[in-house]
Amino acid sequence: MPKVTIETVAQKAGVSAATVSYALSGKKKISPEVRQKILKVVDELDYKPSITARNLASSKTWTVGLYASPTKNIREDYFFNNILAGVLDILHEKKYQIHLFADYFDEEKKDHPDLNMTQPIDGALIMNPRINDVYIRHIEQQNIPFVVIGTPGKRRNCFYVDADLMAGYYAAVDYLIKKGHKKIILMNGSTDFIQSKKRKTGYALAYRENGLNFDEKWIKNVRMLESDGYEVFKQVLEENNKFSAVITFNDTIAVGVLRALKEKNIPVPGKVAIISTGNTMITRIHSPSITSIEMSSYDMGYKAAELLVDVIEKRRIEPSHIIIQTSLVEREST
Amino acid sequence: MPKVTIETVAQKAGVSAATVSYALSGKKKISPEVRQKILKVVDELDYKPSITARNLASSKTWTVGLYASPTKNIREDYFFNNILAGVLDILHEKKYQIHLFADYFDEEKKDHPDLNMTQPIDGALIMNPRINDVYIRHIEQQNIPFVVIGTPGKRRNCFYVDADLMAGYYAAVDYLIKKGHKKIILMNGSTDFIQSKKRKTGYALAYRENGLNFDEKWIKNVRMLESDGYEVFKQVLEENNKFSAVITFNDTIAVGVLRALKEKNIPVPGKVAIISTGNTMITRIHSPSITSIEMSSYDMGYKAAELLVDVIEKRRIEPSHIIIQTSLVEREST
DNA sequence: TATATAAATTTAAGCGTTTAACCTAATTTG
DNA sequence: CAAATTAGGTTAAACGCTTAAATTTATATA
Repeated sequence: MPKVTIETVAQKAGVSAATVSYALSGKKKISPEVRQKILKVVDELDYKPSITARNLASSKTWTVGLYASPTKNIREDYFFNNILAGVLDILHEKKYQIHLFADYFDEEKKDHPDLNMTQPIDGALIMNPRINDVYIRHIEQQNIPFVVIGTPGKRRNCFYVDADLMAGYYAAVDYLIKKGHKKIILMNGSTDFIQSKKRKTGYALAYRENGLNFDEKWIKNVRMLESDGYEVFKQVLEENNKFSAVITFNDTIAVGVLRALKEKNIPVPGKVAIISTGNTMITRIHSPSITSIEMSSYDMGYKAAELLVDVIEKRRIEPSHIIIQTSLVEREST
Repeated sequence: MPKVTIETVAQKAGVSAATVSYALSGKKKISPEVRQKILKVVDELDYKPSITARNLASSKTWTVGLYASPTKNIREDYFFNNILAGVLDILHEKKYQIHLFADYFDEEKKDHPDLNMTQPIDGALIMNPRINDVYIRHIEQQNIPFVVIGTPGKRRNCFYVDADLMAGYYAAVDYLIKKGHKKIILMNGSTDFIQSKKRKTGYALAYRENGLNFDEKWIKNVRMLESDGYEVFKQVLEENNKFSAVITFNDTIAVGVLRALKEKNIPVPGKVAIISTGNTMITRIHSPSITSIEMSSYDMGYKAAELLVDVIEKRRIEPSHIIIQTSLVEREST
């Protein structure tokens, strides 16, 4: 059967294509009779406008690109789920679609992220833990509205939504120090994750403010999986240092650490206290349950997408940012 | 600055727009010199083709739509993550993009899912636990290649990838019965989830084959969250029936059930054994660890997307399906 | 050398909408 | 009642590519 286009509808309804377009979009007044007639024909022919043609003609896609890395690494982490849930909820409300770009990070050419921004999108949500200045400049060149979820390198003159990890880590470490812990292992993320720096800063600040020192050796950089946490922490245990607390940059790493501790029969929190980051279900059901830094990832996604829509629709022009507060949720592990 | 189109490039390179198009797509031979010249100009002008225009002209989008419900309900479940990870991996390999459609299910008009298939996509991946015949027919009318992830209602003459839940539940229940359990509570999903029927069938079959009967009252229909599992199971406990085992349709429900049991100081597996479905990390870290039905959701996503690409590219015409096997992973809870 | 063949490039017709500008007839307005 | 406004609709030019068919130029064939 032949394709039903706006022209088909127009002819059958005895009007011009423009009239059909206006009747459907409501951008111009069309008399009720004609409008009804058109709607009837649309229904009869089951006409569905070509969104591609519409996009081309109007240069508006009602689509937002989400650039993220929800690959295997993240299969064990609720972080992406929560961000995504927030993003979807607000975009649904604002009538926007979502195009997902999984950026398969190529270690080789980390300075040249090729964001496929020629895709039909009105704006982009950038969620890459490795965002740096080169990256941002690259995006800016595309001349498309964007909001960064996380920390946008050093130059902060762009839109972004970030969790106040520094404050979160300051609070967590301060809490541990006040409890008498002197040596706290920080299981941080990769060094090329921008967030890792902020976590470390909060950690260092808490030491300083409490008049104590820490050793760089106490800071480990690990990948995202439970097994990474386990392996690295086994090493830590073999170094046989006299630490009394651990803080991990996500919940699954904490699970790995706890597995290593259990293997050595080291009681938690008896001998070692532990705090994780994320406050996902895992922290509640683990035995012992895990004290965790809540960072409201759902809100981050929600706010970021909301901000992006504002930028797209030009309600916001000047670069601004939203900082999401963190909080410490105490459980059995401390 | 003015927009750089294919025409801009053509003029600066002293050739026609068609030549530029051919040089870039390689669909026709262009002499090396001309080609180099064009590539140089493309680079100088930083020309990025308009994908929208390309889509319209070629009526091919290299984009697949994923219709799913990754909303709040799923924030506690790794199922969607795993499916998505599988889908992304294979689509990346096959050079396809992904457009995500969160179908905010409207309880009112459940018979009229309005799949927004006018979006620029070459095919669709349908992942909705409530798929029925009306739904399928609706999709078929759109005349677009699609693959269902899950069970496509009664009429199975379409492409789909499904887990063999019936066999999985048969095996799990059989395993429990062989261990001496006579009364097993089935914490099943919503009655309007197609999968719920299959789970029940497997459950029923195991009873029958073992020459035993079960009571419909032992089957509960619950939502997806941990709290739903907890609430419903508290009711079950108050009914004070003498069951000795529970089987839950996902991992988080099992967590809720276990919380309710713990509150009443009922030992697991001492008094009550439990099997969950999903075999995600939760089942490993929970104490006691949970015996679970593995259903390879990553593979489901992967295979489904792979099949869809085959359908789109016409390597497959006749409706077919792929059944993913399940397996039982024993842990402490049984 | 004339002719058929092959190679490289151009022409031009789509693809299916939107929307500014224009037109016509009916309705207000002074 | 003539002039000005308005309401409702049409025309036609974009939007920026792709690609079949035509054309030109170079090469091989008899």
